[in-house]
Amino acid sequence: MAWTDERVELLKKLWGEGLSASQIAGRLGSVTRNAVIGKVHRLGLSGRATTSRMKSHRPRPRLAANNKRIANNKQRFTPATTGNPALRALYQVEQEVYSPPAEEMVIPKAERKTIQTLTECSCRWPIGDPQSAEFHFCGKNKVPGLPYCDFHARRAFQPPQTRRREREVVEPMVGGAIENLSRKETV
DNA sequence: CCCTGATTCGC
DNA sequence: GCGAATCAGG
Repeated sequence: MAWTDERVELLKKLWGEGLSASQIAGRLGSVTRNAVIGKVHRLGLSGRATTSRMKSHRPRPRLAANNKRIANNKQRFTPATTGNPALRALYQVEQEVYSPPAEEMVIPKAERKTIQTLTECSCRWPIGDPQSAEFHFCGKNKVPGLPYCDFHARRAFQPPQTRRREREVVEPMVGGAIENLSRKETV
């Protein structure tokens, strides 16, 4: 809601009477106390005579706060990598450039597993933004010995997309189960 | 923890 | 200009 003349007048009046920003926000409605405080400052009303025992002025947060927010946004909005970096380190023999995933598999809502509903045999392939309520795991049956279902195991452990000839170089990874996987065609 | 106002800065 | 997020304090 906009700051109409009436609302501004009421704000001035109440502020002059010594009501707190949140109290004023409550009376005005449709605004937060932050909005009230911001408006008060823009109107140049800050520093009331009453209740003027404010302590020393804070230095200046400025950069720290901003950087923090930027970091948060980055974490929140940059596409999460698929696959588990920690596992990658475990299973890979040689460092490989992490290739961007194809499409995310769509798991029917009913089949989705949250961290709470994961069972021993559930594929732990993460799907979606961990920050989101929609975040879930694949939940299909795991390949024995692996944390993923067949499909996602191939996805997770596939060799670099950069084709290495036609040779069938089978690099032992971890555990016998993986050898079977890597021998098959990559996804 | 509740509250207070003050400040910064993306929108 | 607006106000959420954040800060600093009571």
